[in-house]
Amino acid sequence: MELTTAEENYLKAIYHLSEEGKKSVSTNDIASAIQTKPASVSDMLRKLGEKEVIQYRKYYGLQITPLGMRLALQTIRKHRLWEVFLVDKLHFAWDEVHEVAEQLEHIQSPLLIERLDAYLNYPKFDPHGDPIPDAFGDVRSRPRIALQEMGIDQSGQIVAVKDSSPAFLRYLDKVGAYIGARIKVLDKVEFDGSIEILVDQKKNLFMSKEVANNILVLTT
Amino acid sequence: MELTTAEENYLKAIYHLSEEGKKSVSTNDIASAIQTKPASVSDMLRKLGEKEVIQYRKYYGLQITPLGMRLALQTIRKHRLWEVFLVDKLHFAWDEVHEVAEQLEHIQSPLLIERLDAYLNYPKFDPHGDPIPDAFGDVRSRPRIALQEMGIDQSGQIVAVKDSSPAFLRYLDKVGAYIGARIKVLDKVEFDGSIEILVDQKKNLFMSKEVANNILVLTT
DNA sequence: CTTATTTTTTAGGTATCTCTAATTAAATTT
DNA sequence: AAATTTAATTAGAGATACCTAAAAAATAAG
Repeated sequence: MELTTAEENYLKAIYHLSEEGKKSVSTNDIASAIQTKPASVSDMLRKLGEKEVIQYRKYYGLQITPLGMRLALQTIRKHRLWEVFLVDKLHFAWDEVHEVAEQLEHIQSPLLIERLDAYLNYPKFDPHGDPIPDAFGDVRSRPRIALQEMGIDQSGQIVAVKDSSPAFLRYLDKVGAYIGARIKVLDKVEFDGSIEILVDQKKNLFMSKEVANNILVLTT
Repeated sequence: MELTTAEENYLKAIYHLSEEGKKSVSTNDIASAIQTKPASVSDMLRKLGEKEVIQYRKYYGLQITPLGMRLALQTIRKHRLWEVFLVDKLHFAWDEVHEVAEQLEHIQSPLLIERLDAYLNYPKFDPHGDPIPDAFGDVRSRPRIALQEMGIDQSGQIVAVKDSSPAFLRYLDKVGAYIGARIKVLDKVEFDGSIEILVDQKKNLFMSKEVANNILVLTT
């Protein structure tokens, strides 16, 4: 079973939406996630249904099948491995990798991915802290919460970001909130939800609730 | 000016055919080089003509324009850099790289190619000994002749192969004729054109004229 | 130098993936 | 519950890239 580049992109979007959003994924959601029109999505859903990577009943909803899940995770695996390559080996900044990885993920060659994985030393997380599925599609995700949800005096380690847009990532670079940083919540302002944290036991950082909501932490 | 993947493939084929074949490139030549039908080629030639990467007069012939040359060399540069990456870093055998490089060459990202080039230490030749054009499309090609054309007692160094098919490359691996090997012609049999050479001053090797014709040598 | 052959191009059709506009189904309001 | 709004789908059409079959041009043969 082989998917086209377009089909892979749709399936990946569906996977991501059903992971985050919980309840069923709507045609409109997919359209805006993938920057296309709902009419195109309907068309593609029918095709993905025929290929049995999703279960689809029109006007009703959809669900990824185990086959679809496997294929989506394969694409995500490739995407994240390439991101590691770009950052670790080619010294891309973490806000520059997405577009290129978006192209590289569609290269078809199981051998290439095996070799790349080995070459990168079997990384478990990508530069944004997202877990890399293994060759069988298994993901070891760490239990993590938004920084925003931590209480005062709680400690932890930044392990990932929710938003991977260049604007957000560059902001984090600027203020020094990198993945792996050990943090502690010093204060939370009730009025606006903003938060003050201590980074690596030496630097104080204030951030808005919008920012704190997009930083994921492994509490200790 | 941007080319689609298909357009890049046609242009690359045209470039290679006009380099080797000397005289004008025919529709049928392109069709068989690219594994497609002449009718499809005609179609594409019209489009490439409109995009001004070739000069095209129907029923008459075509010629690559300076623009087309630049774009073709860019694609070839990418292809060969990826081949170096696959062999040097991911330990692909030199007969396994072509298919994958054929996909990777179409990734669009000038930054990626710059970084890859630097990461590979600005290689000047690919694993088959073919020169890698620089960022401006300049190629430093070495004057080289087919092993078949050398005279008895002439010495040289294997620098490239004409045929890059896995079957041929695996044969070369088997007999130990690698790129960089220093060789000397010991004997040439007039009857069948076969040739006997000395490799690295220690190994005698017999080969048919078909093989000797596909090995390129820099004479010393 | 006219006929036959080969080469090349055009015409018409298929598949993929996209769009806009129109229609249909589902969800909300009143 | 009927009317309205929103969401989703179908209809029809465009772009790319391919195909087969038919026509046209160029080349080769008698």
